[in-house]
Amino acid sequence: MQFGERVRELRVQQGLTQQTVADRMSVSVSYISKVENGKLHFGDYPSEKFIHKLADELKADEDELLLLADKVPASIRSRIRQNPELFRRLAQMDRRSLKALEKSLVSNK
Amino acid sequence: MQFGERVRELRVQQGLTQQTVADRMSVSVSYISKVENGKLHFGDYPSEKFIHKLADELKADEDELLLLADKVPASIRSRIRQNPELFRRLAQMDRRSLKALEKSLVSNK
DNA sequence: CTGCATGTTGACCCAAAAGTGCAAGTAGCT
DNA sequence: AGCTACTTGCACTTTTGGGTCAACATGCAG
Repeated sequence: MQFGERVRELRVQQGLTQQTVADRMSVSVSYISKVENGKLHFGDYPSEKFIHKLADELKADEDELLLLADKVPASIRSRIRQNPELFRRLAQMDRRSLKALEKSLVSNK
Repeated sequence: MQFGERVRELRVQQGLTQQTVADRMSVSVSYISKVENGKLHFGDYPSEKFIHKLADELKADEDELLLLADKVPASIRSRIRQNPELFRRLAQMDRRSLKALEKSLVSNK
């Protein structure tokens, strides 16, 4: 799932038009359109500030959107800072091990 | 330990002057000074590109410096992208659980 | 005490990123 | 045909990041 797709999905789910969202966020419609279509002038995603406001407006999970936009949410960043060794280790693990770890965490939630 | 402190420490350990480092990196001395003192006009830390070069020049561990500068090293970022759910979950765990997890990972490395 | 080496700071500058806004177009509906 | 929602190119403005420069402190060797 791409960032823009998800944004559109959220917007449509709430029966909102681009115009409405644009107005509420006080940005231009064309910008919203470009965001949803991933056609920003440069860079693939809007700024974190924008995403923050957008998540608010669409009652969406900000971290989910940040992750889709390939940005690291503050919640995760602060964990990394507190525990760098753990995360460096995770970074070195292969995908299968990570998947396995995810499973084990989900089970004993 | 703060980013700037660590940079100074590394520089002094190698008997280098700010001027030397500045020259080698082809930036101005004043910039190096500000970096070490955390007095950048804006933002608290230099760019990732700068940190990369700096780590190189000071023969330091780039990821260590990145983490001190509250940035997420590419190695970790790419893992997050591949596995966002895992990392969201980790972000929600408390410190004790994370410590425990780290221990378990170290043991069955 | 002077003069050089080193480091610090504020004011300023420039380029790139982020977003604006129009105009002209597409597509579906009634 | 005409309305509504959306798309897209383009030129423009604003903001922010990353840096320089010049002037100032400070320590210390001769």
